[in-house]
Amino acid sequence: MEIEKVLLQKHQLSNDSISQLLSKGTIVEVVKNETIIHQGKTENFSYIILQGCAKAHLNHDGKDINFWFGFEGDFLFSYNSKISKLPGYENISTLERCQLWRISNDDLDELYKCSLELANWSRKLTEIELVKTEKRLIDFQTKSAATRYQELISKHPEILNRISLGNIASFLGISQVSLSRIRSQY
Amino acid sequence: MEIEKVLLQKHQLSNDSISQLLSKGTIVEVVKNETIIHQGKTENFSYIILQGCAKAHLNHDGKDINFWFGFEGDFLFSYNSKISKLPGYENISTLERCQLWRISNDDLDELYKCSLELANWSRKLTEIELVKTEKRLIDFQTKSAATRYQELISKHPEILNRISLGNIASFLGISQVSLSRIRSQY
DNA sequence: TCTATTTTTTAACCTATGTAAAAAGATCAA
DNA sequence: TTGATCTTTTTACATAGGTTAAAAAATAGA
Repeated sequence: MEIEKVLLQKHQLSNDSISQLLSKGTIVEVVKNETIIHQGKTENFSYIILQGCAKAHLNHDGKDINFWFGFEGDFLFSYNSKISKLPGYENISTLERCQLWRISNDDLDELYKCSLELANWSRKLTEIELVKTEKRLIDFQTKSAATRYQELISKHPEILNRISLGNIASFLGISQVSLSRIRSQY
Repeated sequence: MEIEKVLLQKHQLSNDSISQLLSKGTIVEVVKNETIIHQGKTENFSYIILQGCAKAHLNHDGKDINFWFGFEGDFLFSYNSKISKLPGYENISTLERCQLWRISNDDLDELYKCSLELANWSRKLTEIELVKTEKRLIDFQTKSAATRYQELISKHPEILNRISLGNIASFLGISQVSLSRIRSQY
């Protein structure tokens, strides 16, 4: 994907603002199964996925829990670390060989401090992400694991080809055995 | 609570920006059990709770599901409706007699369009809310209902005095009978 | 205070999901 | 192709939480 298109796909942005962002960022290549944001560290970079996919995950009682998947065009922030400037609670790791656009959080902050348009652009993207997260939370409160699985693959069928069932089960909040049982019923 | 203090409790804000916000807002009183934001409607106002408490909830298969509680100092937006300008999926209702500070979403948008400081202030508040929501989501993925209940009341013991157990059970994503069972074990 | 209403608990039974271990299938390097 | 490794499914059993109905307790009005 082209970085210029990704930047304005969720909210409009002037050519001038796009240039400002582009001047601060670089493209990096990352191999499969590489952790680019680390639990317990204060992260200095944010990313956009141009090619490949990734997951946000954390360790809980020895289990690896996935709580976010990202694909081409998705933004990849350690929000917690970015906001608090404290160590984040999440890891972000590639699930395929990835091409990423990278920008430092300091540069981002600087741009937001100077550009009204970029500050509002970021505000909008964060609001959209908040609604997505809230909807997923409500799904956990209201729907069975079987329903969550069916809705996930009907909305994002490509997930089945790109992400292992073990990773999907963790994302759905169930064991891999349960997911296998659910799948066997249809 | 004083509205001036609430505005800067989560992120700093100049006196000038506070004045701009205050000039657009008014204080309203709302009786107990009144729904101020309606599922299926496009909402024109956002609120801050000065006194009282409220819940965000929606109807799912005939059940009333709570997914947010707000107390003094909390901000009360229909994010979904505000972002998309489409009908929201949530109701927000008072749980006590409330004193609210109210501002129209159009006025807010106008202020964000003109004020760099206010745009960044809103961005920060949204980021904080996003992290809170993400953490609650991770709790659903990783913790039992009993653990979620214990953590909720140890972090917010006042909830037990102000919100009925039926409402708390719904917020925890379990039936009231299950919550009662959990409570009886300690 | 007394009654009506609402909230909370208890009991009995049912279902979804967890755990552990083994089997089956897929992938990949040599 | 073969063995090594990783992923997925299956089986057997355990447990958390759901449902329904009823009892008990708390609360609000008159």
